[in-house]
Amino acid sequence: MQEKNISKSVIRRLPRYYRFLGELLKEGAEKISSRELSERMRLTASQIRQDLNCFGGFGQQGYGYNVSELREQIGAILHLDDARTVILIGAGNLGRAVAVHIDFERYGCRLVGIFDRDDTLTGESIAGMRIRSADELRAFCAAEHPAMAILCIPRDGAEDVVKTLIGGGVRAFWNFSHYDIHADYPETAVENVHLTDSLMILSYLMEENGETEDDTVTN
Amino acid sequence: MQEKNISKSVIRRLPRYYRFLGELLKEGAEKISSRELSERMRLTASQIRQDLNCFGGFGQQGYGYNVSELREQIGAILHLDDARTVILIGAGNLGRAVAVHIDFERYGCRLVGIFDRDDTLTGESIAGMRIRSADELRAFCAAEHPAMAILCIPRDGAEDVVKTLIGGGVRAFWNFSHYDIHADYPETAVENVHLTDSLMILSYLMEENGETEDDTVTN
DNA sequence: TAGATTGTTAATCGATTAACAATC
DNA sequence: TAGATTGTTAATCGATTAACAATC
Repeated sequence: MQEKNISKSVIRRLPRYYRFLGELLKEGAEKISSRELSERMRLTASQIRQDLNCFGGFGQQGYGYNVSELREQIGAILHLDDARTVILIGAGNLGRAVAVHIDFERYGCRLVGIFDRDDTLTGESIAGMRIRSADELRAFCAAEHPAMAILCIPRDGAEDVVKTLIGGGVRAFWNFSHYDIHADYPETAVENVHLTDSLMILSYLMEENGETEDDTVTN
Repeated sequence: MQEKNISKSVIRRLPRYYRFLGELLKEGAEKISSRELSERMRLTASQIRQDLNCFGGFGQQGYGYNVSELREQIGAILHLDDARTVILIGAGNLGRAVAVHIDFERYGCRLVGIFDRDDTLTGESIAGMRIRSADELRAFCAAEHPAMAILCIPRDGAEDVVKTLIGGGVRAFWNFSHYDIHADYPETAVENVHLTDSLMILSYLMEENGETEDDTVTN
């Protein structure tokens, strides 16, 4: 389906389109023009038309875009209808929250295994799935061929785990660890979610934004 | 300290510099050149020098950069030495994980309150802090003037909560909800952390990366 | 048909990279 | 001093915006 090579900037906006179209659908909207959508999303109509046209003509001149159809198209581009197998590495606070909080099915994923190196957790259950020992990881990969791994582990263990998993055929990492997975393996897809980086950016922004204002002193 | 207006792209890279410099420091490195750092971080030496020079000359010609000093400077730019008061809204899985998992002190923040609209949780404790009823929120803001709020709540409640909090003087949002906080309030800093957007991007990338490869069929 | 809105090309803007003079 | 590496200007590249012809 995809044409030529789409820029990363465009890809990064697709989920947001998908989200807004979902909201419009809920509200019962049948069609939307690039101008209307641009006002909602706070970007230019030009950009929307450019972005969507990377993948083909989803709109109709004089009419706009069919909300439901466009949403489905974007969903297909994002492969949200697949059923990739996913494993979670690390059953600490963050790992648990991700396992319970994320509705994987909606994003083309299926959680099939949870691992932790702390063996006192082995056998415990999260989201109805028992935690396995990290020792089982290699055998599990050989047997089940999980496509994606979610890393919710400390920085130190991450490098080795990544090596093991790539050896085991994992080709995508959703990485919450502080270790930056290098693109050493060109066939491997990586999304780094560095929560603390995000917090630091906010820390910067909140101090810089206020600088024109005479901040009322709280006393 | 800051000069002119720094581009968003530069700001977004600062936490990563900070992180890598921390690692170098741990390894005992005293100095680093832009070239060495560029190899580690997988970006160009030019970009590093450009980025750092937005804030002044931290380096020394013929020598490089002092690791410890540079790290501290970036920390200062990011205001990591402040002690802003932070409240958490939403004590579900994600809220709990954030409260427990993030070491706020390291990022210039101090968690001072946790709120949830589910009153059956009121009184329960997370990270040694009791959960308060959402009804107390307005009064708490008036009394304590929290500077930042972390939103770990469903999309539906988010808009109202944001209004209340801005009314209560909150000027920064770390937003994990699916609601996009609009920049309606120019003085308000926002970092949206849309985890599912990130998962969708990964979903796209993993399918597009492999397209040159004859994927072995698992049977 | 006339009006609206897309698809697409061209113009602008901003960010990254390259180059080199300044200087430790 | 000679070598190394920064700070900074200029060149390139890519992404965004504007404009408009195509067309529903």
